[in-house]
Amino acid sequence: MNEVKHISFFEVASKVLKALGHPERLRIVEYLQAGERNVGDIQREIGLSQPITSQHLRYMQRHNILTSRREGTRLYYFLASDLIRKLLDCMHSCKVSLDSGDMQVGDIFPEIKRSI
Amino acid sequence: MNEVKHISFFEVASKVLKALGHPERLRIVEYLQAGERNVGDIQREIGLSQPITSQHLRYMQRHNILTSRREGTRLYYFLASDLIRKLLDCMHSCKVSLDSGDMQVGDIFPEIKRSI
DNA sequence: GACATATATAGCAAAAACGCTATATTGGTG
DNA sequence: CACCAATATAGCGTTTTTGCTATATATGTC
Repeated sequence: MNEVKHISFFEVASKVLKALGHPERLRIVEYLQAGERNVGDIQREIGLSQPITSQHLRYMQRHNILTSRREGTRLYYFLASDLIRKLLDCMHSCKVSLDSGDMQVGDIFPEIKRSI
Repeated sequence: MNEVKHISFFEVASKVLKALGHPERLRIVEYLQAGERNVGDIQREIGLSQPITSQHLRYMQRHNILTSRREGTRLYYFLASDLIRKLLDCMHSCKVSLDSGDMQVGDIFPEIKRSI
């Protein structure tokens, strides 16, 4: 017994990337960078319906992006690992580069002329 | 006319993350960090069939992860943007943390006991 | 043009992701 | 226990992804 799962870094990392590869989920984890938030907070902040919000959160928990902690009737979700935090830092520094004009959106999506 | 597409950073970033969210594709882009390579090189290095290799490469080109350059009968693919390079650097530093033992795979995937 | 090599595409079936509505569960309070 | 607020799940139709086999296209050489 005592089965040991063998999984490469690429497997782990690609699962994480895939789970983050959704605009609303990315918004959610960015929001959670500031600290844990309960479902209602997240729902209001991101502007999604209750079921969709819950589904994204569950999905991310299943994919090891988030963990949760119950407090009475509320569920608080928070970032689950340092890999996630590192990735978000990286995304953030890219965002800053974009905003400051050091990098153009066209560098990433050539067909797009302008963006927010 | 002169339509201007409006797209947020989250949209751009999540598309990139999603496109990178596949183990073989992640292997491919990591391989391409060293510089451009043609389809045959990539196929042999990663160990995929020719059609699958081509499909992944096309997919990533469509999603602005890669660009290509033809040289005779060969097609050379290479990383398309600084965002990709930054992300890969980030992944790499996480990989190093994992390898050096500073970070445990269990920090990312709690149910996994051990990994390569 | 015939042929070889390198790469791309078509077509298909299985699986997964997505968004939605309706309904269920869980915990707290009286 | 009844009831409310917070959150999760079921079920469903649509779309996207994935991997595969077979076939097509493009380029170079003779």
